[in-house]
Order: sequence, then structure tokens, then C-alpha cells
Amino acid sequence: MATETRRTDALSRERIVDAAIEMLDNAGEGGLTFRALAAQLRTGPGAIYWHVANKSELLVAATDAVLAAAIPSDDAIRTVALSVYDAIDAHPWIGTQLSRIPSQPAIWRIFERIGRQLQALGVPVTDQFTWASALLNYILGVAAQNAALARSVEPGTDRTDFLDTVSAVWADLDPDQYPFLRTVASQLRDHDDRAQFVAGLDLILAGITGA
Amino acid sequence: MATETRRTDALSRERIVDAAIEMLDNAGEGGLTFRALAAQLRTGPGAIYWHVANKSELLVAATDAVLAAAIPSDDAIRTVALSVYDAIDAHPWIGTQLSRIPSQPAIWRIFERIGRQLQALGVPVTDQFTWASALLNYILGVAAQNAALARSVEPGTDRTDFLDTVSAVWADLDPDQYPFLRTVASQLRDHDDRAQFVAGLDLILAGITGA
DNA sequence: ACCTGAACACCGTTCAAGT
DNA sequence: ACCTGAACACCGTTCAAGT
Repeated sequence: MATETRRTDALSRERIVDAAIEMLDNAGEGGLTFRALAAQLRTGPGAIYWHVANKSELLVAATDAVLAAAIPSDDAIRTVALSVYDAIDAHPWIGTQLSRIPSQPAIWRIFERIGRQLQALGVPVTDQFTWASALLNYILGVAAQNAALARSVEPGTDRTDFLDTVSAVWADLDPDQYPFLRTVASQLRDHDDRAQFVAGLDLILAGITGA
Repeated sequence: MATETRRTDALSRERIVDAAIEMLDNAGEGGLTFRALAAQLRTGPGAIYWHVANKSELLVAATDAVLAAAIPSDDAIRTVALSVYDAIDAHPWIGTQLSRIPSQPAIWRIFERIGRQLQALGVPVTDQFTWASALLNYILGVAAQNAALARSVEPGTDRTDFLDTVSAVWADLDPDQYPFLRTVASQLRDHDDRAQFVAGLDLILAGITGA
């Protein structure tokens, strides 16, 4: 059995996915190109296709890798939820990915932890599946939504400037048509996305424990 | 003042957006092409750029048009929520769009209605903004997530077949690692996405009225 | 003012040819 | 078995030229 000397820069599915994640983080979704990826890995674009079927599969693999690494061993719903939130916040491109291909192994693991916690909370068996789904959907949906907002702000502009602008527009809307938006316009400027995420989560948890 | 005879097939932003929506509905996101759109409108691809800045703006306009048409005059949160859900269900491509560009006029209108309803429910002023955000995020996030699942199933395969497959995978998972998924595997097959959406919504509303 | 359509600068993906 | 990179079939977008 000959021991094989592996060159450290040998191509592998893992190295490809890692490089893809790095490119997505640095340059966003538009920055991930098979030509650029191949250049980074010092090979031709065709070589990648030996390890990965196509770009879609590569994006799924990248999303799964990031999420899998983010899920904590702790089962507490708030901990799991915030881990997922922070992971999507750090890798905003995952947001788009989630609304493209669901039911990935990493998502199953999140669902498993939420479900177990509901069991521990004494939730009736008939409600466990539905309520765990509500929590999972909330976590993924809201995190993705927030990532979208973060991405939509042009790299140059400050987040505060952007919120100021929208806030000003709200404050100027027709009072007959948009009384509520006018009322909360000032709150938009200073709101904390993460705290708001937790507040909504707590609302669902309150609904669960109150039942 | 000469009355001008307008040809019915004159190009306009509205006609372009309508044609784009039709192509997105028929062929999905990949089916919307400036060349195909131009052919449909019996013109060249360059003509579209006179009325629309680029593809991104066109997608935003299409999303906004569909959502604006879907929002009912009724203010009830459940009615608004289900209208949005059904609109995204009918035009799944909106799901991806929502997690790309937020804060569109149509979304403001939804937010406005939710907020007004919370005021009518007697929610404290300090909680109105946060809780309206939680509801909006839930509605958009979950609807987008469900649309993704609907789209991910290949046109040929039946939804039931797909859920059967995932259900079988869950039932076969390691009992030590995935006790919960194994328990609910059978429920996955027969669950109703829309009912589940409402159940989660009611959980949030219960949390709000219980506070 | 508005439309035309060829042309530019890219893509993802394939595949014969290499090692 | 794995890699190479030219080539194919597309894209979004631009722009000189027309009306």
C-alpha cells in the first residue's frame, strides 16, 4: 500500500466550495464566476465541473457548509435562531439562496433542534410539527429579509443615511393614506434589526407557551 | 391642440412590465430575457432601455405591480396576509425578488395596513413598530420560503411525490441524531402549507393579544 | 422623442485532447 | 481518474444610426 504524496493544492470539492464562499463573501453573488473561481484555484473553468455538477449545486453546497458550521450544539431556540441570524448577516448571499433551494441537510438540523426544544417545553404532539415549522420559517425568512436590506444599501452609502432617507419619505407621505407610516417614521431610523428579530421570535414563543 | 392618434402597440413602461410579468409567470426567472421580451413586443432589445433603466429595475417594477394589485382594501391582518401569500404563490418568482430589494412602495402599503390594525387592536404605541415589523417579516419571509419549495420541485414531478421522498429520508435518519424529524416524518407528507402559514400567523397574533 | 439592431464584453457549460 | 482551455451558445447592455 503505497503512501501517496498529495499536493496541498490538489483540487477537491471541499477546496472549491471554500474558495466559492470566500468569493461570495468578498464580491457578492455577481462576483462568483467559474472563470474567476478557476483562476483563484490556478486551473481552468472545466476542471471545476469534474467535482461539481454546475453552479446551482455549488451554491447549495456553499450555503449548506456555512449553515452547518453556524449551528451551535446548544438546543435553546433563541440560541439557534441567533446563530442562524448572525450567519446570514455575515454571509448575506445566503439569503437569496434560501429562497431558492429549501430542504437542505443543514436546514433539517435546525428544524430538529427547534422541534426537540418544543418537546421539552411540553408542546402537544399535534402542534409540534406546525409550530416548529412556523419558527423555522420565521427564522429563515426574517434573516433572509434583513440580509436583503443590508445588501441593497450600496457599498458606499452608510446604513444610517439610507434609513434617514426612507424615514424622511415616510414622514412626507399623505396623512390620509399613510397615517401609520408617518407615526413610526422616526422609529425606523434608530431601530435595531437584530433586536427586532428577537422581539418577533419572542412573540411566537409567547403564543406557544400561552396556549 | 392636435388630438394624437396613439397606436395601441406603442411601447410604454406599463406594457413592458406587463409583458415581463407574463414571461416570468410562464417561464420563470430564467425565461425573462431582453431579447425574448423585445421579440414579444415586436421590437429590438435596445428599445426597452428607453423606458427601463436595466433588468433589475424591471424586476422591481414587476414585483411592485403584482403586489400592489394583490393588496385588498380590507385592513384585517389575516386578509392582508393571505392576499400576499396567494399572490406570491401564484407568481413564485416574487419570492426571490423580495429577498433582493426590500422597501418598495407596495411593501409600505402592506406595512401601513398591518400597523393600522395593530392600533385598532389597542397595541401600545411603543410596540406598534416592532410588532408590525415582525408580522410583515413573517408574511413576506414565509410566503417567499413556500414559493421556493414550490419552484424547487421540478415541473414534471408531483408535489406529493417530492414530499414522499423527503418524508422517507427523514424516517430513515439516525434515531440518536434526529429523533424529532423521525417523529414528524409522516406529518410532512400531508401538511398544508397555507394552513401552516396561518397557524404561524395566529401564533404571533396570540402573542400580541396576550401581552 | 423614440426606436433599431449590430456589436461588445461578458457568462455557464461542454468536450476533445492531454497527463 | 483528473485536468486543460478553446469553443459554443447564450446573456445584459451600449450606441451609432435611423425616423
